[in-house]
Amino acid sequence: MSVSFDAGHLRLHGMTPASAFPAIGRAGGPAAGRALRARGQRTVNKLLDAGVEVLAARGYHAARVDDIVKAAKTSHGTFYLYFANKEDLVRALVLDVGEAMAAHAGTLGPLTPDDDGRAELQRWIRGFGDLYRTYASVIRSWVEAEIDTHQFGQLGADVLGGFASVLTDRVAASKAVVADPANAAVVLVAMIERCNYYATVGQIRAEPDELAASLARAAHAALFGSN
Amino acid sequence: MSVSFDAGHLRLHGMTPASAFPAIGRAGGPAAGRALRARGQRTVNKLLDAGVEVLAARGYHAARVDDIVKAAKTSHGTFYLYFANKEDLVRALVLDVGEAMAAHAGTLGPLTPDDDGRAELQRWIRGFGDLYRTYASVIRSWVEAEIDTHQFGQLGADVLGGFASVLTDRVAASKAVVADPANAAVVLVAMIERCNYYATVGQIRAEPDELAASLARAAHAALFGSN
Amino acid sequence: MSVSFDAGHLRLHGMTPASAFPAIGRAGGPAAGRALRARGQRTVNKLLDAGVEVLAARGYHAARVDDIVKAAKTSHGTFYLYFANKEDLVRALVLDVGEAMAAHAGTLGPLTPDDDGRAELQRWIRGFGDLYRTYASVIRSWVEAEIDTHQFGQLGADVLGGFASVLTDRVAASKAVVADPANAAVVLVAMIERCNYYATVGQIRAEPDELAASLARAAHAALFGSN
Amino acid sequence: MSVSFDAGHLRLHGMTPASAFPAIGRAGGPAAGRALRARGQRTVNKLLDAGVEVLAARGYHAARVDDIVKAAKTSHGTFYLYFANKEDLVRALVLDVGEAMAAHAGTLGPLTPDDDGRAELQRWIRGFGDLYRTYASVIRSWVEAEIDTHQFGQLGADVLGGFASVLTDRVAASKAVVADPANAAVVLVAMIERCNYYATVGQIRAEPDELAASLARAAHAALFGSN
DNA sequence: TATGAATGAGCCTTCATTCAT
DNA sequence: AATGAATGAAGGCTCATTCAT
Repeated sequence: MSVSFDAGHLRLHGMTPASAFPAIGRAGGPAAGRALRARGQRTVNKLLDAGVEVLAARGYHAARVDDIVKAAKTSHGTFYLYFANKEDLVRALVLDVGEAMAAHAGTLGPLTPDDDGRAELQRWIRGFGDLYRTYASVIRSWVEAEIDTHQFGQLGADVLGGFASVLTDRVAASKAVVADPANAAVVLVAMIERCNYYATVGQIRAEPDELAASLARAAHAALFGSN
Repeated sequence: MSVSFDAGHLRLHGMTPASAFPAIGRAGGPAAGRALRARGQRTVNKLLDAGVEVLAARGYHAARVDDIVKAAKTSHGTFYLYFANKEDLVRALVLDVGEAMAAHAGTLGPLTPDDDGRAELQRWIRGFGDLYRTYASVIRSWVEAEIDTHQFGQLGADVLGGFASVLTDRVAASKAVVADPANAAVVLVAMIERCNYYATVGQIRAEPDELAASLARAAHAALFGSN
Repeated sequence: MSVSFDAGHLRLHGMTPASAFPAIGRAGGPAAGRALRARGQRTVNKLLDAGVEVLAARGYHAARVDDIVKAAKTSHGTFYLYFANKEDLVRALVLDVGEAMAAHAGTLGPLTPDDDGRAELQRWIRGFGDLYRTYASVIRSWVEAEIDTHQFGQLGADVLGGFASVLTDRVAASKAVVADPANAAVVLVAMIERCNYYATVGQIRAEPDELAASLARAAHAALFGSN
Repeated sequence: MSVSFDAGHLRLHGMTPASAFPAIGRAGGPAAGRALRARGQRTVNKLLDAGVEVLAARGYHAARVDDIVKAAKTSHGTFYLYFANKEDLVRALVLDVGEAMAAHAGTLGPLTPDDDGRAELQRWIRGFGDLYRTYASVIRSWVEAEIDTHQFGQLGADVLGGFASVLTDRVAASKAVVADPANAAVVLVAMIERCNYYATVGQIRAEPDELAASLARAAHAALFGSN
C-alpha cells in the first residue's frame, strides 16, 4: 500500500505530522506593531465582536466595513487604525478559532475497539461540534473567504490537518486494522467537518449529541469494524 | 433508535425518499418563456460556456458579467436578454450539473459485505469524483454562491439528499447491521463529497482512484465492518 | 569644448537630435482598445473639454473627478469607461498639447545675425507663447502632475527637448559663434519656457508681443552678440 | 522703449526695486506667539528636519503629516502644537530658503564686458545653483505648493524678483547696451532658475560648474554681446 | 436579436485635524 | 509639553443593470 504521508498522497495539503498547529494570539492589522493601551485594546475588541455579529448576520461577502463600525459604535477611521481591511479583521477572528480548534484536537484520548473507545471518539467529535457551533459565523466566513482569497486555505488545511494528524496517531497506536491510518483519518475528519458544517447551515437537522453519536458510530465502525 | 427521516433528525434538509432529483434542462432567464431560435440558442450556449470558463478562472464572487460577455464575444445587452443576472446564469449551469449528478446517483448497485460490494461502492464513488472533477468550477461556484444567497442551498441539499437517499435504500436492502441506514448514509455522503471537494481545490493530494479506494474502504467498513 | 549630446552633459534628458516628437492622437484610457462610435467620441470630447475647464478652475491636484463629470454632464461610470483615472485624462490632454507644440517647433526658419533673424526668432517664440497661453491650464496641470508622478516628465522633456533640438540645428547651421550650440539652445529654451510660464501664472506681467520681443532680443544677443 | 518697471510690463510680480527680501527666522505655527523653551525648540527642529526628509522622499503632495511625525519620532498632537498644518511647516522651511537666497542675491559684484565680468556672473550663478541643490527638496515642494495654494507664489516672486532686481542694478551700472536692463534681467533670471530646476529634477544632466558656465556664457553674451 | 453606451448607488480607504489623558 | 486614540468628511473606483439604436 502506498498512500501515505511520505508518498504525499491523499493527505491534507499542509498537514504535517508534528506541530500541526501554530500558536496564535488576538491581533493583526496596521496596529500589529505597537502595543495597545487599554483604550485601544477595548476598541479592537469592540471591533472584533462587531465583526462576529455582522458576519453572523450577513456573511463575509455581504458584510460591509460600515456595518461593522456601526455595530462597534466607532468610526471608519478607527477601523482602519486597527485593521488593514475587512479580510484582516476576519483573519484575526479565524486565527482565534483556529487556535481553539487546535487546542481541542489534542484532547483525543487513546482509541479502543470497545464502547469506551467509541465514547471517547464521540466526546471528541462532540467537542469539535461545540466549537463549530460556537464559532459558526466565523467558520462560515472562513469558508467563504477561503475560496477566493486562498489566504485562509492554508489555515483551514492546517486545522483539519492537525485533527487528521492527531487522529492518525491514535489510530496507529490502536488495534485498528485499517489499510492506512493516515488515509482513514483524513476521510473521517472530512466527514466530521462536513457534517458539522451542514448542521451549522441547517442542511442537516440534528441535535448536537445525535450528530456526534452518528459520526462516532460511523468512524468507529470504519476503524474497528464494530457497528 | 430514532434518528430517521420521519423524525426529521440528521437528514439532509430537502432530502426526500422519492424523486430526489428534479429533471432540468439548459435554459433560464427572461427568455425562459419564449422558444429560442437557432441563433438565440447559439448565443445562450456561448454565454454558458463563457460562464464556465470565467467561473473556473476567477470564481463566483470575482467573476464579472463583463468577463463573461467578453469571453462569449457578445455584449452586456445580450447577456441580460437571456439571463436575469449573473446568478441566473450560474443557476442554469448548476442545474445541469445537478442533473448529471442525479443521473449518476441511481447507478449504485446492490451492496454486499464482500469485496464485490466494496468494488461497487468504489465504482460509484469514483464516478461521483469524475463528475466532481469535470464540473469542478461550477461546483465551486455553487458552494460559494450557496453560502450567501441560499438560493442554491436547496439544490445542493437535493443533490446530496438524492445520493444519501439512494445509498440509504441500498444499505437498507443489504445485510449491513448499522444502527440507522439513513444516518449512516448521510454522514458517508458528506465524507465523500467533502473529500472530493478537498481534492478539487488541492487541499487533498490524491489520484482519483486512490481517493475513491480510500473512501470506499472507509464507507464499506463503516457499513459492514470489514476493513 | 566638451559639453555635447554625445558627452551627455547639459542636455535635456530625453532630448534626441532626430524625431524628438512622437505623433499622438486624442485618446487614452480603457477605451483605447476599441474604436469609438459617434456617441462615444462625443462623450470623450465632452469629458476632455470638461477636464480643461476644471483644470483651469481648480488645478490638477484640487480637481475632482466629480467636478469633471458634473461639468461634462455625465456620470462617474462613464468617466471610468473612457479614462482609467484623472491622470489618464490629463495625459490625453497633455499629449494633445505636446503634439501641437511639436508641430510648432519645426516651423523655426533659418537664423541670421541680422534683424530678420531676430524677427524670425521672435515669431517662433511668440507662437510658442500663444500655444502656452491657449493651453495654459493643461500646461499648469502638466507641471503639477509631472512633479510627483514622473509620468509626464518624459513628455515634458521630449517637448522641450524637441524645441532645443530644432533650435540647436538652426544655430549650428547659422553663423553664430557660440561655444556649444546644444548647450546654448537648452538654456535659451528653458528661458523661453519659464518666462511664458511666469506670464501665464501672472508672475510676469507682460503683453505677448512684448514678452516675445524681450525673449527674442535676449536669445538673439546670446547667439549673435547683437543687442 | 517702454517695457519697464514703471510701465508694469515684463516684471516679476512682487518685484520691488528696494527691500526685495524680507528677513525671516525659523518659526511659525500656533506657537509663534509664545517663546519656546529648550525642549520645545528641540521638538520644532526635529519636526522641521523631518519635514525636509519627508519632502525629499515623497514630495509636497504625497507627504503626510503622519510621515513627518514618524520621522521626527513624535506624535500628531505635538505636530499641531507647533504648526497649524502641513503647509505651515513647509512655509517655515521655505522662508529659511528664501532668506538664504536673498542673502546670496546681494553678493553679485559689478558686471564688466570682459572675462572678469563673466567669471563674476558665473560665480553668482554657481552660488545660486549650490543653494538650489542644497535646498532642492524644499524648493521642489515650494514649486508644487505654489501652484495650487498661491500662498508661496508671492514668496517665489519675491525671491526671483530680488535676484532680478540686483541683476538689473548691476546691468544698469554696467556698460551693457541692452534695450531694457530690467527686462533682460528678468528673462535671464528665469533662465537661470529654470535650468537649475531641470538639473535638480534630472531633466538636464550637467555638472554644477558646467551648468553655471553655460548659463553665465549665455547671460553674459546676452548682455554684452561677447560669446 | 444584438450591441455599445450610460448610469449611479455603493463601497473602500485615506488622512488632516481634534480630543482626552 | 507630549501623546495615543478617535474622527468623519471626502474622494476614487467598480460593476450590475438599463437604455437607445
